[in-house]
Amino acid sequence: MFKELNPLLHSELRLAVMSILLSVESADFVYLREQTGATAGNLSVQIDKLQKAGYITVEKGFKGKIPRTTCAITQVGVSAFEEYVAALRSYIGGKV
Amino acid sequence: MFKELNPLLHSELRLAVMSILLSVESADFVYLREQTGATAGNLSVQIDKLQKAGYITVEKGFKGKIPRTTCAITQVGVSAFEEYVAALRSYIGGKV
DNA sequence: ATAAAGTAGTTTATATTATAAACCAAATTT
DNA sequence: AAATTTGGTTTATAATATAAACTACTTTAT
Repeated sequence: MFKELNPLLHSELRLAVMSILLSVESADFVYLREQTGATAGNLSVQIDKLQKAGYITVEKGFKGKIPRTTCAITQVGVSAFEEYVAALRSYIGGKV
Repeated sequence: MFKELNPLLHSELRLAVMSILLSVESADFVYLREQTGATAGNLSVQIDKLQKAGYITVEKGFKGKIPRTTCAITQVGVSAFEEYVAALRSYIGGKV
């Protein structure tokens, strides 16, 4: 009756990060923090989880002298997101 | 950019309960447990939270000699669900 | 009649998750 | 050179989810 909701994606902040990354090719830490309104600490933790799951890639480099972390979604991440949306449909499909 | 996801509804089991109650007028505890596959303990806790939020009504009575708990969604619950779905759209676009 | 098993739940303890506060290192400003 | 800002990470705590253990009663089997 109900499909399982991937717990890694069923999180407001991680879902927001994935949503952004789906539409922008790549985004850096500061951009993600600004767009989501999350604290840096929380964002850091959630990015780490998404990376460990293979849903995003995380590159750490420098923009001049300033550190810069750049994230991008992977194909695995895109698929997981699509499956999550399909699962959501079993809860809210047809309604509203 | 992203709407806030009502944390009371952003829970797999509570969302499943609300989804069922949206479509059935009323449902008893056992039916909800069977349809969701949840343990009785977990379901008991989540029903309590939904009731305290005013999203569902919970009536305790007897069917013959056997206790029976019947749940139904309230108008407040319907509205909250609709808002939750609208908020979800800000994360997943027109995909649902 | 009584023991065993089943039904319908609640309470409680524990594992997991989310979040923010505190922190670190380097760069910039005053 | 002290204070502030930037870009984060680590850690402590609060919140949440979940299952195990329990209560109370009913039904079934002996």
